[in-house]
Order: sequence, then C-alpha cells, then structure tokens
Amino acid sequence: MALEQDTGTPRHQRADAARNRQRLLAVAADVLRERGLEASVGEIAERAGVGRATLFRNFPTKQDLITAVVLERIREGVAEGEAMLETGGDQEILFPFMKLLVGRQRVDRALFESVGGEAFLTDERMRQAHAAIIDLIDRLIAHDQRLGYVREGLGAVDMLMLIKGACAVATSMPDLGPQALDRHLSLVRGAIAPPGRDYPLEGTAPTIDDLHARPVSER
Amino acid sequence: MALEQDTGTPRHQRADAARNRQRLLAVAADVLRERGLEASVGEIAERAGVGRATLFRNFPTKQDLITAVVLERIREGVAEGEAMLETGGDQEILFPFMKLLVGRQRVDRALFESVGGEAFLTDERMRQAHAAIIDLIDRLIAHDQRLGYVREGLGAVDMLMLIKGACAVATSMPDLGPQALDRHLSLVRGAIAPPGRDYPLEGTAPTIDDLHARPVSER
DNA sequence: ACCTGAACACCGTTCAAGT
DNA sequence: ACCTGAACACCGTTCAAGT
Repeated sequence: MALEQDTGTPRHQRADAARNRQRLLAVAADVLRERGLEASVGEIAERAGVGRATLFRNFPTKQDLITAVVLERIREGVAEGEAMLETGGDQEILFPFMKLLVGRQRVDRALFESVGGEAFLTDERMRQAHAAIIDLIDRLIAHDQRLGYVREGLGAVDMLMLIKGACAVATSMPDLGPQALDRHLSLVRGAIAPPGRDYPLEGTAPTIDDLHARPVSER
Repeated sequence: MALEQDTGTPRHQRADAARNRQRLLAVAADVLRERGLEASVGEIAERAGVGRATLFRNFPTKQDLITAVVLERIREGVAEGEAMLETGGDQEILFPFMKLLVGRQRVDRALFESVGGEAFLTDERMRQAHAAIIDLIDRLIAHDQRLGYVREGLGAVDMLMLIKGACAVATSMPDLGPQALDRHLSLVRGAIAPPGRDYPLEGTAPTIDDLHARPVSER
C-alpha cells in the first residue's frame, strides 16, 4: 500500500485529467529547473501537450504550479536527510546534508529562486514543508553536537539561513565551478564549527577572473 | 572642482534633457528600492513626469537603468569602505564593512536582486565596479589580518561571496528583524575569524515563527 | 467533467509624428 | 535635438464554446 501524499488531487477524476496533471508537473519540473522562475506557462503547457487553460485549471496560478514542484523537491531533500540520519551512525551529517542541498540547488534554478519568496510566507503547505525541514535539521544538529562537530547554541533556523545564503552564492555566480562552491562551503563550515575546532580552507581563493570566466556565447 | 564621474551623459545636451535624465535616475532609485526589480518602467516614467519613450532614449533597456542605479550604490559603498580604512586606525574594519553593506541591502530590494545577475557578467562598467570593490576588500582583509581579526588564506572573492550570501538571507526572509540579521552575521563571523578566535553568537536562535511572523495585511 | 482557442490586461520596447 | 502617444510582441490569466 503506497503512502498517498495529498497532492491536491480531487477524489474522482477522469483518466485523461489525471494524466494531464502528472505530465504538467513533470514538464514543469524540467522547464523550471532549466529556465528558472521566468519560464513561461505557455512553454510548459505546450511541452506538456495541453492548452494553457488546462494548466490553469490544475494550478490556478503560475505560483501554485511552482509551489507544487518545489514542495516535491523539499520532500525529497527531507527524505534524504532522514536516511542519512538513520544510516550515518557516528559520522558527521549536518554539513554533508547542507552540501547536498546546496549542490542540488546549483543545478535547479527555480528551486533556489523560490526559497524565501512570497509563497514561503503565505502558502500553508509550504509552511508545513518548512516545519518538516526545520524539525529534521533540529535532529541533525543535536546528532552532530553530541559528536562535537557543531557548536552549541546553533539553531535550525540559523542553519536554514546559512543554507539559503550558500544557495544564493551557488546560483547567482554561475561561473564558479563546483570546486569554488566546495571552497565556499568549507569557509562557511567555520561558522557552525565549535570554537577551537579548525577546518582548513579547501582549494585556493577564487579571483575576479573566476567570476567573469564564462563567455557570452555559453549563456 | 567636483569630481565628474562618467555617467554616460553626452557632452552637449539640452537643459531639459539633462534634467529629465537626472529625474529618471532619482525616481528609479526610489521605485527600485521600494518595489525591487519588477517595478515597471511605466511607473518610473510617470513618476518622473516623462513619456516612456524618453526613458528608453536615456536608458536603452530597463536593465541599463537598473545598472546605472546599482553602479551609484556600489560607488557609495566603496567610498564608505575607503573612508573606514583611512580613519579606522587599528580597529576592526572588514566585518563592520560587511555589516554596513548587508544592512543597506536589506532596505534596497533592487540592489540585492541585481547582484550576481546577468549584468554582473556582461556589462563592462559593472565589471569595473566589481574590480573596485574587490580591490577595496583586498586591502580591508590585509588590514584586519595584520591585527589578527581575520584568518589567513581568506580572499576578496571569498568575502564577496559571504556578503552575497548574507544579502540573500537579509532580503529573502523579510520577516526577520534587524536583530535576527545581526545574529546571522555574528554566526558568519566565525567563518572569517582566525582559528582559535571565538566570537559568541549574538541573541538567541530564531524560531520558525520568526520566519512567518508577518501578517498578510502588512505585505 | 474536462478541454480548448480566442480574448484581456499588462509589460518592455519601438516608431512615426510632433516641436 | 528631443519629446510623446500610439503601436507591437509577449506574458499570465479568464472565458465562451465545445465534446
């Protein structure tokens, strides 16, 4: 018996309607990942093979569609964090979890752009997802504090803010490669480390040329 | 004799044209600060008392107008950093400078939203502004390293990324008050501190309710 | 019960016509 | 030399008409 999540789907609907909704979600996930939030609903509807009005029948507003996609990603992230906590034993988990989230957001433009946007404050289901990830991070912090990886006094919202900041760095400076991101994260690690515990900086300091490396043709 | 900065203004132009350009820049700064990048050019033109086409005569594209405003803000920030370096003596400067920039961006939506956007990679004058702030931060780091406030190996671009991240936190979680921002910055401070130097966290950890505190009516 | 193309309001940008 | 309202292409959203 599969765990049925509430996806806002009405109880009884025609098979084609359900199929359309699934296609829309899948296509939207792809298009939003590639193009970010400014992807047009027209393109999504077209690639899903339905009329624009059908899209709006399923998701009353463009923001609702975005929210539905982002909610899936957050659930996946939380699930992965839970798995790390179950199987991780006495290994460090909080920082690797942060790395996982930030690395993923680096290749999913819409995911990051939406974090902290309007929907995060107003949409009820988004608030619940928020609460779930806060709850997970609380346990990750406690786990890593017990092992001496994380400083005392650090809260889950503190950590969420650090993650948010690193995501901004990851997506807004797209010229920086993965190594530059790893270096940045190794720097941020010092913020969550207990006093006296030093983590060396990874790699070398990026230069201004690293910021401007990508030729226009590759945009 | 005033220091005349190149603002892209043609040598000889009619008095009304120069006035229009100035009004547009001033109004755009206000509107962009309040509404962010999605402010409409129509509103800016209207509040400046000119036709929309006049706006586009002065700034061929909306992005050009945004860039002009942001360039002014960056120049101001660099000037303030220089002043801090001249008058600061042996006081810590790098972290207070970061605090200044992030605090300002908190109330200037467009300023932050544009950092790291397209223009930062393509616009030549933006690249120059970038180089100027990198050069300043280089000297701030050297100054603070000499006094033991900042860890070895930290580069100016490292620092710019930390600032960018904190700006994202500041603007994307608008419910958080200034104290929450100060706490976050006190946390980030651990990332730039030399090993062994501990800065206590300011305030208490924010809760999920702090994130969702603002009622819809106040948006 | 659901789908759709056409229509609407809005936006960034351009242009023909004015002075 | 500069200004402007009207026009254009595009977008999110709605609606009347279909099956």
